[in-house]
Amino acid sequence: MSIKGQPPQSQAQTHSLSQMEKRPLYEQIKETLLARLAADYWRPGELLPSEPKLAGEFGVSQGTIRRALDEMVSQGLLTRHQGRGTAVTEHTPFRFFDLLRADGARELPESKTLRISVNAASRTERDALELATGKKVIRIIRVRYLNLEPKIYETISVSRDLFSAFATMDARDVPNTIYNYYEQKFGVPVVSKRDRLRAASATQVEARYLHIDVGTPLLEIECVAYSHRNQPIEQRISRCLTDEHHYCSSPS
Amino acid sequence: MSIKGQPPQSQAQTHSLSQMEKRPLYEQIKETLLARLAADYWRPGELLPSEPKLAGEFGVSQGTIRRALDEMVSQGLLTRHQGRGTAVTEHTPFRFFDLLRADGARELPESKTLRISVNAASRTERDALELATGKKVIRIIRVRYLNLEPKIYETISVSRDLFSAFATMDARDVPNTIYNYYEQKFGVPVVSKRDRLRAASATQVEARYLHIDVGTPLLEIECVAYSHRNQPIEQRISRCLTDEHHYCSSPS
DNA sequence: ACCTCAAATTCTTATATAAGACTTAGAACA
DNA sequence: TGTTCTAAGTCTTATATAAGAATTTGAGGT
Repeated sequence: MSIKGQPPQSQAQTHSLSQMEKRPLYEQIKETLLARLAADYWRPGELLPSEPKLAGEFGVSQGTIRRALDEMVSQGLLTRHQGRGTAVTEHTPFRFFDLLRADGARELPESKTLRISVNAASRTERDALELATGKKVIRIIRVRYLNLEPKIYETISVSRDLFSAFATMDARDVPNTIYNYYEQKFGVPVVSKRDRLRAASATQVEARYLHIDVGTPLLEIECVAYSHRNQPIEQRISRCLTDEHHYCSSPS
Repeated sequence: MSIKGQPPQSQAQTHSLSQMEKRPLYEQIKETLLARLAADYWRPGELLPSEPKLAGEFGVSQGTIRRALDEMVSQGLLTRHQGRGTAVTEHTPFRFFDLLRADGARELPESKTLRISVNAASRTERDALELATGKKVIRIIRVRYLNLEPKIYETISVSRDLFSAFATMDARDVPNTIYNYYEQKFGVPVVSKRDRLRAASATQVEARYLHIDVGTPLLEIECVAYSHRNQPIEQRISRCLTDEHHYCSSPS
C-alpha cells in the first residue's frame, strides 16, 4: 500500500465523480476545477498541481485530467508551459478591452466616475442580467480617457443583490479596472462577454463630457459580462468616440 | 488486394509525414488535410473517410488522426457526429454576416451592385491584402437590403491577380453571397475574418442610396477575409444603418 | 560565471473499450 | 404479394488509459 509519491493522508472521498453519472469523467473534473477556480482555491498566477498529482487525487488517468485542462486552456482560464506547469491565467486589464489605436496598439483607459445610483432595473437590464421584475440595479456612470482625452461615456449596471457594496461607495473609490475588482472583492471572475454594437449620436450630456458636438457619431457597445456557468454579472453600455480608435473583433 | 471500399489506384506513397520533421505528427496531418480541403479534395457536406481509414492511410493511430480532426472542428472547418462520420462544414450564407435584428434573428441581405472598377490599390488595401506596391484591385460597390430596406453601403476590394474574372463581369451577375462564389468559382474558401468597427457619418452618396440624411451615424465595419494559412482574400468596408439592427461579436 | 546533469513537468502518440447511428435481414401482418 | 416493424450487426465517433519524448527548471560542480 505504501507507494512512493502517493498524496498524503486520506483525501480521496470528497470528490465523488459519481460512477452513476452519465456525463464523461473529464467533464465532471472540469466542473470541479471550475468551481475551485471560482472559489479562489488557486490564485491567479499560481501553479496548479501537476497532471499526475491531479490524476491521483481524482483517481483517473493523466489523460483524462489533461482533457479537462485542455478545455479550460482553450477558454483562456489556464495557461500551460511544458516543463513548468499549469497556471491560473492572470488576466491583464486589457483582456476585455477591445478599443485599439489605429496602429493596433492597446492603451489602458483612465476613468472618472461621475455618479453612482440605485434604480429599478430597466427592461433591457433585466433581460441582460436575468433579473426578476422589481429587482434593483446599481448604475455607475463614468467617463474614460484614452491618452488623456475623454473618449468613452459609460454606464455600468449590476445587480444590487450581488454587489450591494457599490451602493455606499464613494465615486472616487470606484476602481478603474472593475473586472479585477469583481474578482478580488466579490470572488466573481468575469470569464466571457458578449458585445452588441451600433452607431449612435452623441446626446447633450455626452457631448459635454466628451468635448464634442451634439449629434457626433458614437460607437455604442452594449456588453454583457458573464462569470462561470454563463451567469450574467454586468451590463455595460459604452458610447465611444472612434476618431482615433476602433473596436476590434476577436478573429473567428 | 481487391478489398471492397478501397479507394482507387495507388495513393499511399504521397504523404511522407517525414520522420525527420520536428513538428508533431498530428500537425503535419492537419496541414495535409487542410491542403486537401483547400484543393476541394472533398466537397462541402461530404463525409471524410472514417478515423480508422485515415489512420491506415497515414500510417498512424486513430488518436493522432482524432487530434488533427479535433482542431479542424474547433476552427469550424469540419463537423462531426458520433456514429455518422466527419463532414466538411457547409457554410451557411449567415456564417460571416454579423448584423442581427434586435430580437437576435438573422436576415439574409439582398444586394444590388452599383459599380465594378479596377484601380491601383490604396494604402489600406495593400496593407489588408498584403499586396506589393503598384498592384491593382477590383472594387465592387453595392447596396444591401435588409427586409427590403437599404441598410448597407459596401465596398469590396480583391486582388485583380486572383480574381480577374470579376473585372469583365456585368454588375447584375455579381452573386449575393460572394464568399460562396469565391469558394465555388475560384476554389478559395473563406475560413476566417477579422473586423474593425468605427462610428462614421453618412456621406452624400451614402445618404442618397440609404435614404437617410447626410451626417446620419453609420456603423463602419472594415472586414478582412482570410483563406487557409491566413492568406487575405478580400477587404470589405460596410457602412451600416443600425436603427433596426446591430453588430454582434462572437462570444469570447 | 559557466557548464552539466537530474528531476519535474507537460506533450505526443498509441491502444483499448464504450456509445451512438445507420443498414439490413427477416418475421409479422395486411 | 407487399408493407411495416423489430432486432441484430456493423460502421462510426467518443472516452479512458498508459508509456515514452520533449522541455523547463534548478542544483551542484568546475
